[in-house]
This record gives sequence, structure tokens and C-alpha cells, in this order.
Amino acid sequence: MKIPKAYDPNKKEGKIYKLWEKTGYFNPDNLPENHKDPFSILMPPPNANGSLHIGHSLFITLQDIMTRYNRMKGKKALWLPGADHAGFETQIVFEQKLEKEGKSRLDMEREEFYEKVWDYTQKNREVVKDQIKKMGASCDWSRDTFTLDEKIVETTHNTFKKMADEGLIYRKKRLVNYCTNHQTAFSDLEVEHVRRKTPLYYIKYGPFILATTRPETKFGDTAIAVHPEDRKYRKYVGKEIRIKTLLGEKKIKVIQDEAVDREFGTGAIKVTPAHSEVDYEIWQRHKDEMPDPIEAIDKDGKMTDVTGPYAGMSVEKARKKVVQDLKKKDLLQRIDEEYEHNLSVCYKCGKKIEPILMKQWFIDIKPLAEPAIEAVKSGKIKIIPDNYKKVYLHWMENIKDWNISRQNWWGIEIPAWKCQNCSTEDDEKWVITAGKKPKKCPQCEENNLERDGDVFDTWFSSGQWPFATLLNESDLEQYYPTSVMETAYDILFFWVARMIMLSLYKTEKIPFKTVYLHGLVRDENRDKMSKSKGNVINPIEIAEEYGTDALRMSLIVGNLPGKDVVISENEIKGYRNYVNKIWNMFRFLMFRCEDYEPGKNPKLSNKDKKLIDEFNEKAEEVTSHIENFEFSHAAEKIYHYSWHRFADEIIEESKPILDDKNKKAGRQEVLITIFTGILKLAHPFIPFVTEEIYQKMPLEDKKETLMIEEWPI
RNA sequence: GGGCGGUUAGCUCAGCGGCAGAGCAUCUCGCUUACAUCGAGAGGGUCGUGGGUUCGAAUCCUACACCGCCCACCA
Repeated sequence: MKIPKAYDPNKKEGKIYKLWEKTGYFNPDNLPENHKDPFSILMPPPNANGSLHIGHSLFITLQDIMTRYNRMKGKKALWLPGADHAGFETQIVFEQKLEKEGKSRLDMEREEFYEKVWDYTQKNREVVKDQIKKMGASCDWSRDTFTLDEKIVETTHNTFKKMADEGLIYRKKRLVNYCTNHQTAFSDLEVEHVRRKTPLYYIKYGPFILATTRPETKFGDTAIAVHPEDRKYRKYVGKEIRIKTLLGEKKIKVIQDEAVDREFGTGAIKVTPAHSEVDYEIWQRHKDEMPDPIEAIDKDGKMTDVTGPYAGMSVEKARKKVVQDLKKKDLLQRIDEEYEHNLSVCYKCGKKIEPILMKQWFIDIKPLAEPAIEAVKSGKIKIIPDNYKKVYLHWMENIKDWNISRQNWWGIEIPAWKCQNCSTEDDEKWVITAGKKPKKCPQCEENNLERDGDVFDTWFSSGQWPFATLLNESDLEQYYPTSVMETAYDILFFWVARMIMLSLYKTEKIPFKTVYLHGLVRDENRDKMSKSKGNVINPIEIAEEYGTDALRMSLIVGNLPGKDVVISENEIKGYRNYVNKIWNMFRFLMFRCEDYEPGKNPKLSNKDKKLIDEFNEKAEEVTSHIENFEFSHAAEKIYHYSWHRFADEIIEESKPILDDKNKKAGRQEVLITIFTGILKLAHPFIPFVTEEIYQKMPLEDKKETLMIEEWPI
């Protein structure tokens, strides 16, 4: 057998993956009969709107390690892959693409746009699929699921209908986070807060001086609020006072509310329920003392008609003008330019989020949160690392109703129709179905129904991923609840928390037993990788240059749960060397064991036996690390043992022994046994090179693939 | 404002009560028929700071400093 000096991953990996696919063992239904107990992981579906990045490689590697390990352990291992339509995100990516071509979504009908995005995602899906394969993922492609597959859409609709029937869905005009740039509302999670310096304006309101950063919202003022214990304003409380405004005189009531901070500004604030979260809540508490909210800003971020001469102006322009005019009319006391506060911005475009009153669909979330809290508190769901348990519980215990409607085109449409006959402005009559358009309104019995048009927050459907993907009965029975949910810590609330709530609600079972959270991948300078910084490591290019196995090792060693992982090309190069080292151990063995016959069981010396025992001890350690989700330690141990113990010492010591006719056979047996053991232990981490070698090893009872070999110990 | 994590060799990080560790990088020597993508060897650390517990502290407690992250309605 002629064996090249260096292992060339690029030449081999594609072929090896094809071999694995050919065996069919990625699909647990095809595994040999002795694989009984199920093990299941659902892949967090990568977005079908771009290509694989290093973060994907990380989770693919972690999940593949768990899957391959459990498969070798004799489990009926299922790793179910998928792709995410990623509603809002994809719409933006696609709109940017259109913009580059000089086109816009608004030039076409909604159906046409939808079809185009559909085609786009389907193409991308194929690209991503090939890239996942390139990473060596041993997932079951026969169960590959797209988040817009019929069964997922149906499930989503069903859940919505069930919730609506049980009174957990409501549609209400409420203050929502609205991005005037993207023209959609968001849930609280899509809003980011940035620290900004904003001028704080002190405006005269009759006898009051009120501090605000947003003078342009003054047209929406419906009260002045002071703290209940603040004595200095006591004489005004409960009274309507007359004030001079830019639009003439106005009467406004003074109320008391705990939410007012006496230290802020002058201790009295203007209440603008239509454009501020705090103020909205004050209004909720004082409805009988205050008029209805006045909307001064519309969905386009323009001033409304109630603002008189300012109507139609953008918020920014209006603010400048209002400040100017206040000065002119001597209504501005002073400006504090040094004021710093938190500004809400869109997580995607970074532009200011405008809180405005809108009708949206909400989930009454508390009833869902309670069992989700219990599941984690009781330990039925274990979170690794465990400090995230606290983070999860804190969020869950303070959860707010979830706005699930988005004003986008790309996504799953909300199955709700409004009866045009029965609805009034204040009292809308909606018909909610499990997907199909209703024939008539149950009230007026006529068909004058109009679809809502909004789509679901993508996380509402992905939150149902665990049971939606396993819908056929035998899968649900065997693989649900799944064994592990492996994902990044930054989507703990977005996704993991929602999966727990929605799964418990719909199936009355936990969706997974363990949540393993990994960190973000950073460059040598600990910077987050981003295209604009130019520090991205493209996993596909790296895999082509150094091999997927090397990339996988570098992603795993030094990577602890919940912590960010730093990788560099230099490090990857180091693991490329390691992979080659393994290759050369194999080369040495083949060179010196040409006359080795498997299955002969030669007599072993005491020293030989000791070496085997030593390996078994190592294998036990590695196994226990994997069982405890300590993949970094497991990989490091295999690395260290195979290189610095097996190659540096055992092989070196064996050289003279292999020259000794009497001891040779026993030593060959030992070396081959231990090395085969190393291949097995290392397989989940570096599947390609180990498989390539395994295929060429002279072994008794050799399996079709190392993938289904028995785990040592 | 609340919470979490971190601070150990040049870099990335283990170790978490008993002689300071690994990988990468650096330096020296070596192309010896497995491998120069290699081998043999070397240098390099008051374990963030102060206090405490202990026979013994990188490890436990406590205060502080700095870095990072998350949550939060401070207008």
C-alpha cells in the first residue's frame, strides 16, 4: 500500500461524505437493530438568505460531535436539519438586493414579491446545505425541513387558532415599538438601547417647568404628572391648569404617579401616552382622570394633523422648529446639552424606534410563562452553563405580552379575517381560522371578509420547531422531547424561551431535556467577526485550505459553554498539523505492520497489557468529558494522548520491539488496537481523517463505516 | 438602576484547597527510512489589588479596581 506523506483533506472529504450518505446511517431508521434508545437534536435552522458563517460551523461541529458520539454509543441518533425562511431578516436582505438592481418591493404586487423571495431562499437553501455537508454534518437529510413547509405553516396556524380559541390572543391598539424605516412593529426583544447624549429641554407649562428630550411630542400631552409624595406641587394636584402652548391656550390636568422620578428635571413630567412607554403606563393607571391619548406622530415618522403648522414634518425637523418657536414665544426656559440617556433603536438598522399606538396581535404570555418557569426551576430542563438558568428565569418572570404581528410581506400570514360589515373603528370583528379563508362571517353570515395581511414574528413559528418538525407520529413518539437543544446564548430569549413556552402549551411536554449554549466566535483581538471589519473567517475557504477536521478542532478546543471562542488562522494551521500527525501514525503502522494479521490474537506481554489499560483509562476520561458536555476537555485529551503519549512515546519505544521477532506480533496487536481506539475517540471531533484511515485499516469485523463502530468503553 | 461573566506565560485559555499547566508563539539544536504540517530541548508567570479563613489559597470569604455582556419605562 502506498501512502502519501501528507494527508490531503481537500481530495478526500467530499468522497468520505458521499460514502457516509451512501450507507444511509444519517437516518436513524437505517441504523443496525442494536441501536435502540433514541437520541435527538434539532439543528437550529440556518437562515436561507445567505451563506454559512463561522458561527454555523461552530454549532454544526458541537451538534455533530454529540450525534456521532451517541450513534457510536449505540443510540438511535437523529439530527434533524433545516433552513429558516427568516421572515423580516430575509425580506431586508432581498430588498437590499432589489435596491442594487435599481428595483423596489413597492414596484411589484405582494404575490410577485413573495414568489421571488421564495425562489431566492430555495436557491440559497441548496447552497447552505452543501456548506453544511462540507462541515461533515451527519444529519438526516431525509428529514430536512424548511420553516415554510406545509406542516410547519399548518402547525403555526393551528397553534394560533388554539390560542385564540382559548383567549390567549388579543388584538389591541397599544403602544408598540415601531421602526419607521422598516415600516413594521417589533417585539421588545428587537429593540436595542444605546447610550446617547441628547439635549434636555426645560419647557414652560404655566406654573410648571417640564424637562423633556422630545419637545415635538408636546402636542400629544394629555397630563402633567408629579410624584405622590412631592410636596412642592401639592396645590396643583387634581386640578386643571391653563397653559400657553405653541398652538394657543390649553387646559391640562395634574396627576400623581409613582413612576415619576422626583430627581429628574424639575420633578414634574409631561405625559404623552401615545409616544412614550412610561407615559402609556401612567395613562393605563389614570384612565379616568385623563383624556384619550393624542397621536402626534404617524407611522411614517411624520407629524400628524393635530400638530397644526408642523403637520407633515419629520420628527427631527419638527423638533428643531418647535424648539425655535418655543424660544420665540418665551416658552423655553433652558437647555441642558449634556444630558445622557438610553435611546431605543432598531436592532437591524440602528435607527430610532418610534413608540406609537397601533393595533397589533398580542399573546397573553403569562399563562405560557408559568409552566416554562417551572420546567427550568424544577430541573426538568437543564441549562448549560447553569448561570444562564438565572438569566432565563429573570427574563421569564418579568415577561411582557408578545406582539407577534409584523407588517412584512415575507413570512407566514396571520390567519385572521376582518368582517367589513360588522366591524367598527373601535370594535373590530375578526374571524380566526387554522389557515383557510372562512366562507362567511359567523355574525352577519355574509362574506365581506378581508385578510389581515400581517405576518407572524418569525420566532412565533420557529418557537414551534421542536414538535412541528417531528410531527409524524412515530417520530414524535420516539424523538420528542429531544435530548439536547444546542444553540447560541444570544437567542436564549428569542428562541429557546419561546420554544419552551410554546411546546409546553401545545404538547404539554418539555421540548428538550438539556439546553447547551455556546458563545460567539471572535477573532484574535476578541472582536466580533463582521463583514465591515473585514475580519471574518470564511469557514468554507478555511476548510478548503486546511481541512474541515482542523477547523472543527480549533472551534472546539478552548471553547467552553456560554463563553465566546477565539479562533485564528494560526491555530487552525496547528490543528491541520495534528490531523497530518494522525495520518502519519497510520502511515507508520502500515509500514511496520505489513505482516500483521487481524484476529490472530498473539500473546501480549505485561507491558503490552499495561499500555492497553492505560488507553482504556484515557478513553474513560474522554467519555466522561463528553457525557458532561465538556467537549473542549475531551478534544484536548485525545489530542494530547494521541500525540504526546502514543506517537512520541509509545511508538518510539515500540521501534526496537517491532524489530524483535518474538515480541513483534504482540506489539503490533497493541499498536493497532490502541490506534483504532484513538480513531474511534477522535471520530466525533475529526470525522474525515479518522474515517479515511479506518477504511484502510486491517481490522477484524470491520464495519462499513467508523460512524457505526462501537465506542470504546 | 439590577444582574451575570472575566482578570493565570507574549496570545488563547485550562486548573477552582495541597510542588503553577496546555495549545499557539519565541529561542537553540537536529532533514535519524511515520511525519520538517516533524523531533529533542529551553526560556517565560508575586495567578488584577487589599484584607480575611486555613497547617496550607490561583482555588474559599470579603472589599475594591478594571474589562466585557445581558436586562430595565428614567421622560
